[in-house]
Amino acid sequence: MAGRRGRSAGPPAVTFGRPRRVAYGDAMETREEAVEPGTWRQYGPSTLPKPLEAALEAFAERGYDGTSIREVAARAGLSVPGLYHHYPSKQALLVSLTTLVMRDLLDRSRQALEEAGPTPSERFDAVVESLLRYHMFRRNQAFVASTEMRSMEPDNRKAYIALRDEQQRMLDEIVRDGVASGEFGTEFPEDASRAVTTMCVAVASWYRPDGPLSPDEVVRRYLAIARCAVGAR
Amino acid sequence: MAGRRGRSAGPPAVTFGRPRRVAYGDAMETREEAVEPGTWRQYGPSTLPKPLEAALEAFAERGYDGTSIREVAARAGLSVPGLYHHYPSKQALLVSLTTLVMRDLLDRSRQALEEAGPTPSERFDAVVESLLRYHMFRRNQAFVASTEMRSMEPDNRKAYIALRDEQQRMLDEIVRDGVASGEFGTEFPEDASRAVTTMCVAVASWYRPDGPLSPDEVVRRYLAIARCAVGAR
DNA sequence: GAGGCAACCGAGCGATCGATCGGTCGGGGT
DNA sequence: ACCCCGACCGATCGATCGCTCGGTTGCCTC
Repeated sequence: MAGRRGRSAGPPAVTFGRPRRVAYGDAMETREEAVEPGTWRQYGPSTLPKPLEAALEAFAERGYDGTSIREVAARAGLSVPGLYHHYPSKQALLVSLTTLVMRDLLDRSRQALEEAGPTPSERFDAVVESLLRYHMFRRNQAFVASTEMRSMEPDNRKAYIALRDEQQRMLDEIVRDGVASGEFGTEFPEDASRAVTTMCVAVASWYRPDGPLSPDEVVRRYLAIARCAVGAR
Repeated sequence: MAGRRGRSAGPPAVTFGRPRRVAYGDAMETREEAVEPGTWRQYGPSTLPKPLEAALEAFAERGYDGTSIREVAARAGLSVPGLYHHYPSKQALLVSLTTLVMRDLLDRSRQALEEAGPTPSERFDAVVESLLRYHMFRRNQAFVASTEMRSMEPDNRKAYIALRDEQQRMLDEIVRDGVASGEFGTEFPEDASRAVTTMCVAVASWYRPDGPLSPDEVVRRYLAIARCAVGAR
């Protein structure tokens, strides 16, 4: 496997919102617009560049290794070299996609926290609701990001795991505070916290927009279950 | 030891792409050992036929599509045609593996249920403990089975889902009974039941034998959390 | 001691994989 | 008028994919 590109350090391209650079870490540099206050609950149609949107759908259906670069190109309405013009490798598609996803999730969760009340109970509810909504409204994104970890090259996987752990620690801290303040009664804060995250992440693999439960209803029910899991009163 | 033997009475329950005798695959019809009472908690070294053991490790590391038939053959100490002598296709490896896994899990859960007391609480604890132990002691098996569903051809996937749903319904029924008897207080029995299953299944993706928590300790903690989730009193 | 068959393997099939080469084309800058 | 360059594409590269053909070997039966 060769697969190295690297010529042209020219000015950033604009068309697909993603410049082409030496390595695939480039997803880091261009950041989505900062989420404006009060928007963490709002999910319009996804704003992903077309090639990433195509990759997302394909990866969600057949997985990373089960998807050919030709299929991604076709779905994006491009030729194969046309696709490689924007992304230097197949791996870069995956990395750009998952990085964008995790940053969006983290931004929303942080915003939900900022707008929440001061008590651990309120903060817990905010983060759990944000997690739940993300995994329903961006379920393909969340699903691909969590299942294709093993298809990432070691460095990329490490970077992804760091972001994921940040999200986990956000909840860990709240649960710990809640136990300290007496609001949560669980005997095992760390395990309960992970169990709750797990529960929310799994929503992406069963929730269907045309299913019997509305997003609001799922939030209501899972929030109740999650509160029980940490021993909220 | 190993009971590799000649052809058996009939074709396996699952349809392969092409007619072919299945030698190793006969492990599929009536696996013996889980039949004896009191053994559902016991996990010796896995008794998988060597090619399936090889496929399991490879699939767990790189996924189904990320694994070549050559790699499975090499891990099994066979040539590629040697592997095809026992299994007619790559898909057959996956199907044999997942079928064996789900039957083992279901057998153990049923046995745990048989030996449990009559109350929903006792039955709940038994099934959850069985689920937890399986996902720790057979974590690769459980992980591959749940992850590689999408790599199964439609009919095979349907058969797998049927087995998985049977396991889910086992718990659903217990939770429903517990709510009816007043032992469980959850407002959303079905959702809580799925959340608990989800939690247990996810154990396979973070538990490590050399980690800080022993299997018994994980059972203790997660059982407590699971009871909370269904509102046990 | 001939025949049957399970258990294997070396070599290679056609197809497809990720990635690349050498272009074309059109709008902007000078 | 000239050239640059971003945006694209047809054709094709070597590697690898799942799978098969045509064997050989050694045990078992009759």
